[in-house]
Amino acid sequence: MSYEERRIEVANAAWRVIVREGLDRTSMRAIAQELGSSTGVVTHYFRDKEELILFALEQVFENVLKDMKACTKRGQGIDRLEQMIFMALPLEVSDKADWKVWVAFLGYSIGREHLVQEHRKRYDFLRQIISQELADLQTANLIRADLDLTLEANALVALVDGIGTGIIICPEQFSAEQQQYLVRRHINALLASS
Amino acid sequence: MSYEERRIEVANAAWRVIVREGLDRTSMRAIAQELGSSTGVVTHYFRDKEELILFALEQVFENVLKDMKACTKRGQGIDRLEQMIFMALPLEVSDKADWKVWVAFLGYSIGREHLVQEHRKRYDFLRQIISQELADLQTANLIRADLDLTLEANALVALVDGIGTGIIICPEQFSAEQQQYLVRRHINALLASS
DNA sequence: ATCTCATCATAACAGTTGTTATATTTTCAT
DNA sequence: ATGAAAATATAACAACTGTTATGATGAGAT
Repeated sequence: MSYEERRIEVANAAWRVIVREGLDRTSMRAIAQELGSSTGVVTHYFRDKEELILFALEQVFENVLKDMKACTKRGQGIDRLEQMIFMALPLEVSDKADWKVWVAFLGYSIGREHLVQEHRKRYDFLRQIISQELADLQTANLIRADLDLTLEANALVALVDGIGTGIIICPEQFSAEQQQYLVRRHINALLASS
Repeated sequence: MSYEERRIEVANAAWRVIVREGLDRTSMRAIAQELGSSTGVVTHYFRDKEELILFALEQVFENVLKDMKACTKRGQGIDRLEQMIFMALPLEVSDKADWKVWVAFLGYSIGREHLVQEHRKRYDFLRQIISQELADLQTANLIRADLDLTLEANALVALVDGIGTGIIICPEQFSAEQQQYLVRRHINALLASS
């Protein structure tokens, strides 16, 4: 197994502990135990705890990013935007664990400005992708020409965020169908009236 | 100063530390220092840390609840619903501190099921209030009759949640006007077409 | 076979944590 | 003023934290 693969294994162990125990109870020793080895392994692959946590978060983020970008290849038009948003939602049970990591990190960032900036980088990235998608739809006359695309991208991210965080607290409140319905309705409001 | 007032003073000190340092760095000693006294005071008024944290969260929650209920007295119709939602949004800078506590607690709850339930209680409460408001609007024929009110209440809570958490990471992304615009647009989609 | 270095294990360090017990002070009715 | 009770302070406890240093083990190349 390569160095990078082993690094990911350690991060995956950290990911599992975060989901199960929460971020502030994810100690080096707990990660090592989850990994089935000693803390020496953890410290060998990561300079410190923060580097490890950020790496684990990056894994989560890149997973959804990969799915979203895959949509760019496949579909087209409004449907493509919809599919992209769906990829970020906790439609399946397995997605909820990723959302737990996301939310845990969000809360953990309060009072740590540099972690807020880390989080912000990823928000900006998502916004940019969605904004680009909206721009394409606008030039194709599929959505209204008078839309403030920055605002609309923000709104879509907020919608996803609201659903994602809400579902952690009340897992049964949003079925996959309801999540998709809300996204569709939101997007429908943007359509060109032609 | 009464016992209950002093309790609130301690909780307020805790609130300030949470906003400034984050929840997991809010130690008993840090709270005592913020209060300008010893840890003996903190432990005297609260059985343990969790009771203190939950009490501080309850203060935050009751503040917005009070504002929302005040709307029930004043306005009427669609405008009243709008105003209620506005009360929960971080429209002013001072509101953002409360949102930090809310989000910090949300993240802190990951991996602590009983804290998730605590959070859930408050979500359910909000949903119920909004749901009741929607029901009134429905019987008054102001919003569409075919709406699933539970779903719509969930959607509104998610909208508020998405804006609130997003604004912590990117404080300049949503101006007060933009927040209100998004809420108005969301609610407009519910209006009866009469 | 031996040397090298990546990998892993163990142990110790200094700090911090929540909690508890025990003083000390203040308040206040009698 | 005096005693009881509330409020506050201090100190100690054991457990846990991230980090670091130091050994041990392993595999692969020469």
